[in-house]
Amino acid sequence: MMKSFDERCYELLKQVPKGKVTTYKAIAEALGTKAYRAVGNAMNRNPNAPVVPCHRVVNSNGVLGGFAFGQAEKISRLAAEGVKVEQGKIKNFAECLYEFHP
DNA sequence: CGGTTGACCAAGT
DNA sequence: GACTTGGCCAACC
Repeated sequence: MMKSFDERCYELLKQVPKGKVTTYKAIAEALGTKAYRAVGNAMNRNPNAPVVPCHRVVNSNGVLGGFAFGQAEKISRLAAEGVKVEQGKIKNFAECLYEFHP
């Protein structure tokens, strides 16, 4: 049973531990594709909010990017998990960045 | 089935 | 440092 591309993004995202973040690029690459945009698109169209920690996904440059509930909400949620955000960017980005295991 | 869209990325100006 | 261009890919209309 092949899950939809979106479903796979959610599954990967659920692997991200609390207090860590990942990037759209990392997810796409982990799936073996370059659909950076499709990943973000999946979240925007159907933010499986309570099941998937959509707020732990940021742009590859450390900027939060967008969020269906609003950027402020994203910042608040990250702060609640221990991730510091400054000027719309992740503080200690490399430290908080989660790498997917093979 | 073709064209548009988008929570992106990298490089150039 | 800010803006523009081209490229990439899946979902939607």
